[in-house]
Amino acid sequence: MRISQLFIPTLFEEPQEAEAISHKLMLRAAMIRRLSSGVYSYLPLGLKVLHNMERIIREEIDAIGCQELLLPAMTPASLWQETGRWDAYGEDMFRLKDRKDANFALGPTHEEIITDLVRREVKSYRQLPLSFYQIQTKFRDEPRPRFGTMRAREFLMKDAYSFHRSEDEAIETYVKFYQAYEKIFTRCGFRFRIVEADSGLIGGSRSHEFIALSDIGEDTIVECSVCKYAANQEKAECGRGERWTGEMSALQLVDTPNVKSASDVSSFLNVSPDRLVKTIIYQTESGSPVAVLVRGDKEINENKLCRVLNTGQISLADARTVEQATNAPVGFAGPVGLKGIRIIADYGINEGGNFVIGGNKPDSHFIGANLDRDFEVSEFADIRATADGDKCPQCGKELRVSKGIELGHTFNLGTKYSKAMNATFTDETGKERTIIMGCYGIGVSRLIPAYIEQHHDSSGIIWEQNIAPYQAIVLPLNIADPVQFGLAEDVYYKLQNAGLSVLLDDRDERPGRKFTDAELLGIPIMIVVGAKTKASGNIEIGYRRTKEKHFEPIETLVIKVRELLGVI
RNA sequence: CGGGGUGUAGCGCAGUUUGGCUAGCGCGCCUGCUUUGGGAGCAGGAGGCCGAAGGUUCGAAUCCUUUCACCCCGACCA
Repeated sequence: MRISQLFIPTLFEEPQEAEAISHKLMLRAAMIRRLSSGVYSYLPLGLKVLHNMERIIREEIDAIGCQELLLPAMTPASLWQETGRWDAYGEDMFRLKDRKDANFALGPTHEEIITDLVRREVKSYRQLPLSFYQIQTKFRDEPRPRFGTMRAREFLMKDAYSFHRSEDEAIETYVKFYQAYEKIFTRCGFRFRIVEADSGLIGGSRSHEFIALSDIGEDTIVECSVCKYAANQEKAECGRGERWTGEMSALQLVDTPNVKSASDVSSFLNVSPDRLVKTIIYQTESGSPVAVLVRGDKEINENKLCRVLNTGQISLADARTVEQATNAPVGFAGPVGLKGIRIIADYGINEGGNFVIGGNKPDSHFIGANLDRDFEVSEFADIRATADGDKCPQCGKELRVSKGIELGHTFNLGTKYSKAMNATFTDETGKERTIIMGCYGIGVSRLIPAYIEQHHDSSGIIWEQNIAPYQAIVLPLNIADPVQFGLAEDVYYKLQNAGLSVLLDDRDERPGRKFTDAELLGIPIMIVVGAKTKASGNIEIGYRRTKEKHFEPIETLVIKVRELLGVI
């Protein structure tokens, strides 16, 4: 393609609307433009990359026998009401009414829609298993759209759903998707990790997230430095340590006027935060408050706490509940003498002693508090947010925490939707049974910014050859020189005939601009045809990733380019 | 939802505190000539309801009120 025929309005200056590097580069490289917050148009170059990623996804998902279809984006409320999500989704759901005042939603996801389709068509075990996918625009009114197409309100998602007769069969398919996802993200060039994910109350035996490592990521993952354990922090367990056996000092009540937070107490009493115990009162769904103990240097993981409490929702207790439960204002709760309330302690409490702890009295804390001697707990549980240095639950070695971007999520749904929507089949014995489901998502439009976060330098984007908008770009530095331009065209046609996607920068621009644009766009191979080329007879081949240059006679040019691209 | 910030030419910004005559700068854009290995030079030119509405004033980008949009941080750990 000749650049003069293409719409590639690159930006020289930093766009003011963007903060994240990927967002800036996508705007500067003329891949996207914003229409509204979290709503973007794709320009030709951005769409090329999107299509390339879709192509890889289709190839791998087709290969495991999953069939593509396209479901509607506009969906009637009645389906959502069947599963209760019409209410549960809340403000994240874009809603609209038709002329007859009937309610619709712009689909934020499609479990209900696909389940409805399948329950109408599938009656017999002979029709199962089945799996379907689509690449569809989803709509979610995110509370805070972020970083361009990273977290948008209108975005492209590949979602797949599978339908099974048995749990074993569901797991077989789950493994296929898991492996297909590994292939997809590897082919796209991601540095990623696969982590165990929280399956929440939805149940099901397993759930994994595919996370691209990146500091701007909104997900936190925990990995073992030695073994293969890896999990989302929401789910990550902590290994346990030994019971503390140090010498106990005397329990003493000290004045701590208006000193409430862990960090304030720590600096006021001059003790390190790990010597503190925070006592936090939670309100559960059932209404009875619970006291939760965690060391001052740790945070509570509410997802894990919910699982221990076997509830879907907890919230911090309000000031009045705290006072009723502890006889002290917020900030001074402690387990010493605490009665009539369930006390759940993190295992970390068992591994320390001589704690500083709330006094259950205004403006006071205990020091030298020890388990069993001074206070008791109802039970121990793993409820803290796993942090750097915590022990691996599998091998006991050190865990490390890092940030990442969720690229994909696989989920064993069980019968959550099929049961609510009465999607059943008749088995071999004539008995009616509920279909078992799985679902598997990839945030297609998020893949691009996630990739760029991992693959860029100070000049711009660095594309992997199989997702690059074009594989090579030919730069005739002076189009007014017919010999030079003719040579550039020769090279251009040669590469095209070899089956490569090639750009020819035939614009009447200065060489400097052509270089900067080519590097900004991130085209893997940059072929320069200028005065030097004419003089030496060799063609200059630049490799974007390393910026190294090769000089090659035109006869062997194609071979060299293929070699550099790794497509020999 | 809470907090902070920003809206002035296609893009990036100054001007707003202390109201003043025709609203500036750089890049980009258009025309012509020269130039061509890292965003060229000269000459000429186009482009703005200063986010929107209302108000104060002889006079508003600037002051007041309302409103909209966008960006960032946070969303309760006692």
